[in-house]
Amino acid sequence: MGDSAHGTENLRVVNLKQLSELLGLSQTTISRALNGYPEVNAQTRLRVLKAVQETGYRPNRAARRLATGKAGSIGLIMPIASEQSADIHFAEFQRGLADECLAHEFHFVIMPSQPDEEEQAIRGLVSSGSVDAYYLAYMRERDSRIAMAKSLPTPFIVHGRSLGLAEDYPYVDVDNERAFREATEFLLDLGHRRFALINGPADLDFAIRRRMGIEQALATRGLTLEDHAVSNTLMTDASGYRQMARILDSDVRPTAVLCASTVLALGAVRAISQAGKVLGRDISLIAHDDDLMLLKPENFIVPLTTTGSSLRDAGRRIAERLIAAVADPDAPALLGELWTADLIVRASTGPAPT
Amino acid sequence: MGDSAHGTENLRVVNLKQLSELLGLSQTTISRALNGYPEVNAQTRLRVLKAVQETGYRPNRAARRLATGKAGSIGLIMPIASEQSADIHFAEFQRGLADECLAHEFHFVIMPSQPDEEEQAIRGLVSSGSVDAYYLAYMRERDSRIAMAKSLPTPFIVHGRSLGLAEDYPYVDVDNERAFREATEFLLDLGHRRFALINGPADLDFAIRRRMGIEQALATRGLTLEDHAVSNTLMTDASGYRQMARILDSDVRPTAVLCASTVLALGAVRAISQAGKVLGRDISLIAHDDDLMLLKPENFIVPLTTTGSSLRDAGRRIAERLIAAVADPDAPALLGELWTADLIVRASTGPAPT
DNA sequence: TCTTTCCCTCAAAGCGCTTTGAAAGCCTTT
DNA sequence: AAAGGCTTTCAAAGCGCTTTGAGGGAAAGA
Repeated sequence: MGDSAHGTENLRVVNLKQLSELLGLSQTTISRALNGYPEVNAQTRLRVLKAVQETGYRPNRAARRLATGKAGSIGLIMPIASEQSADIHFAEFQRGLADECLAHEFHFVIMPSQPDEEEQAIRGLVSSGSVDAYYLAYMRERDSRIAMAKSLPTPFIVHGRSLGLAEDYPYVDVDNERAFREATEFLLDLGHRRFALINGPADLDFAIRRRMGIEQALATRGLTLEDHAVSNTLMTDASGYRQMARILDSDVRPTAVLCASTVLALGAVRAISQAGKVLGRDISLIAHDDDLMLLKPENFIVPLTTTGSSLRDAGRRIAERLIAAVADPDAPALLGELWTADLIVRASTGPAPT
Repeated sequence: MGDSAHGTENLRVVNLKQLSELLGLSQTTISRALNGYPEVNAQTRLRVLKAVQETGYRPNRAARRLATGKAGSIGLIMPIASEQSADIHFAEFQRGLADECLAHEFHFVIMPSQPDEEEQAIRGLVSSGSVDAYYLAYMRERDSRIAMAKSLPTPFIVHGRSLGLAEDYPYVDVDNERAFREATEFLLDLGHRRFALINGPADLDFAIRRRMGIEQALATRGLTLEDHAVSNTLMTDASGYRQMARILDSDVRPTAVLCASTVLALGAVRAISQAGKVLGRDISLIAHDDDLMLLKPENFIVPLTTTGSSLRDAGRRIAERLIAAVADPDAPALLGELWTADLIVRASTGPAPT
């Protein structure tokens, strides 16, 4: 098939022993040379580095893990409810994780899991020593995973929080409550009085907090958010459409709708225009924007007013903290980190129709 | 803090030695009991299983890897061009991978990499023994990664193919050429004569083949696809919008547009309606649909005619083949697998306007 | 010249598992 | 009662690396 264009034409994957024989050096010296220990002659180190280049030698990760206790990887559980599909939010987060991992020569290990087997999956990942640290996401109320994680010796960070539990665990979260409270206040100031919420799955912490935020803002004006004005669904275009259609169909039609994701908003907006209504005039909408490159709120036909916070940045930050915790296990554990989402006003919000 | 609700309250992660001391059995026997060897007394095996339950013991994966040579994981490179973001297509594929991995107790290891360092990244993953097998994607023309992969002893599968190379490597691909040829023929039969293509990145194999498919169909009617009628961009909503706007603006406006993804179509459709044109009447559009749950072609205001093929199924199939190759390295290596995309006619296509 | 010091290199142990080859125990069979 | 055949268990080696503690050689000091 022709020779490779590359210098390295080695079928065999070399190991340290072979390399040491090749160089006439002990395995110790080579290991030291590669790991930057000072007690190696500069000449020798150069020889070693050259040989590594030529042979394509890479330390076996499993062996290194066994010897050092460090795997150079962080773990995550990929939630796999059979009805739900690839989640762009998960992907965007992963992208941030990847950015940071790349910079530190970490990789990440993904363990798919059914929602009801997540604890098992974490245990598996951790006690099998596959990862040095891991992150927990898709938190529910009083989530039992947190207690479990704390009982395990491996560092972890929660993405999000868990209502009903003391916040004595490391986390990175967006202040969803505040974001939706402020968004609601903004709409109240525009004169809106009838609200609806197209929310994520009902059991997830972020969904609960978003609802709470709205309710708090409404309460200050003596208003309430009725159950039938709230829907909990998967974050897909189709769900957004369906829920908005339902809202538009209701007896006392809400004039202001909050939406847990731009993906949901996509369908919601479609329903609105199909009903012949004008977004920002007949009905106002604010969506939470996770800064998905795929779908920018400013590119909607009527640019969307949003509460914005970058999921990718969150991924990056979580990887950063995780990797730091692995590098220095004795470092003082910093705990919660609450990010503020920005309310960005665009054209999808306007005065309440009279 | 309260006691855990769970039976397992072990901070320490136990290992085989501790377990053997606990049970008064040798490590050998326990290992055999757990790995299903026949020469273990049924009673003894029960005792072992019970102890494993209670202690939460999991074999250390690194140690097992070292002893057996199998890591129980498959690897993938996550492309990280700084300008590009989380790719929903990558996520959807991953989801299929996950389904299959879960069934076989595999996990997958993701190594993020800049596009120009992918070969390095693969080498790293493979020669460090982090994975038992891996998959290659985002193939380019005459992609050098294939030769490299073949020179390495680790099983791999290519998702897609690489033009200009003999197809003597294992792959799973959709027949993009045929899909777009047939889609074009369908449009030709509707009377369309001026075509445009909103394509993926120009260097990717699938993008090249899709263009070829169109050109083939056009050639049979003595037509050609001009360079300026083709655009190559990232697969985002915003790109789709921009490109369609450009198309609508051109002197001799095309009446039929093919689109490499429903994500691109999303923006494209917006541009069309914003221009006051009616999809399926003033302009016809066919998009390739990777079966993203996020975005269903049948849910567009004007349901989209598509060429469809499930990315998730591809992921599942690739994991299946990879895992099989790991389980039995001597099995006859089956090579290419070419899937056919289905043309599904909906409302976004109609007779060419006269 | 002999000792001390420093620099460089090495042999060996150990990380936690699987697996080979041997041995112990218990029945059958002769 | 001894020999042979099962079944069940075990000790030890080895996977490829890092790391400890020690040793050899050269330069410096006595």
